[in-house]
Amino acid sequence: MKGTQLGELEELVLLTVAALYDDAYGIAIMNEIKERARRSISISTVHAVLKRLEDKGFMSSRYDGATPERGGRRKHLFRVTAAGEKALKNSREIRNELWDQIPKVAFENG
Amino acid sequence: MKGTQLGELEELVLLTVAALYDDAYGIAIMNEIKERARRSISISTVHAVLKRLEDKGFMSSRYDGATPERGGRRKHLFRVTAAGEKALKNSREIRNELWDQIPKVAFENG
DNA sequence: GTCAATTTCTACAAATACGAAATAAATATT
DNA sequence: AATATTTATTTCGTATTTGTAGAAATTGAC
Repeated sequence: MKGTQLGELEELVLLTVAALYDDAYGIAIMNEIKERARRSISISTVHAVLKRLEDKGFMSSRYDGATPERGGRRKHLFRVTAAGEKALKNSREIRNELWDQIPKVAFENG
Repeated sequence: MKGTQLGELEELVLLTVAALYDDAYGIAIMNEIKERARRSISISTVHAVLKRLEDKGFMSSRYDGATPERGGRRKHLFRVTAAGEKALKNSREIRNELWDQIPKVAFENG
């Protein structure tokens, strides 16, 4: 793989960051994935993926302490870059084209 | 990953098998991916993924020599099982739901 | 200093990737 | 019938990237 390729979980995380928009940080992302994708992943997994996505240029980030309820470290907030948006749209388009090409019969009883 | 989870390439291959329907075998799949996804993968990679998908129960296979143009070994033909169809549809649905949730502003300049 | 929220570190498992060599089955050529 | 040619799969060895979680460290509010 070239390094511009999105892995399955990377894509899910990137999409979730976009969906959470201005509150996209580790724990919120983990929870959103658990809820939306009915899938449990650990917080360290989320952070590892976040780091990789930023290294690849698909996300940018900043720290923001905004309104901590009661103690706690600053949040590391993420957002999707133009490159990330492009990668996301490309993946979607390719899959959509393939879906359109699938004949109904391809799916009648396995 | 649990083992029921589809990797990014696995999903692409599974989709391609469905799209090719009754002519889904190694080389045809490789070519289709090259054309549709503008992505070059080697034939050994394709066969490795095919094997993994079958082991996971997402595809079934048979051998068929049907109408070889000019000599050549039997093709190993694949098709998507009900479990494979389900996995494919599940991935699509989750992503679609996330896409629907993304606010337009999430994508204005990276 | 204590406590809670969050990130970072470390390590390992699974998936992706390729090139080359070995095999196999079918047809064509002699 | 024996041999060559064609098309395709299978096996093998190895390397890199992606996916995963547990434990440790950091930060900030009190």
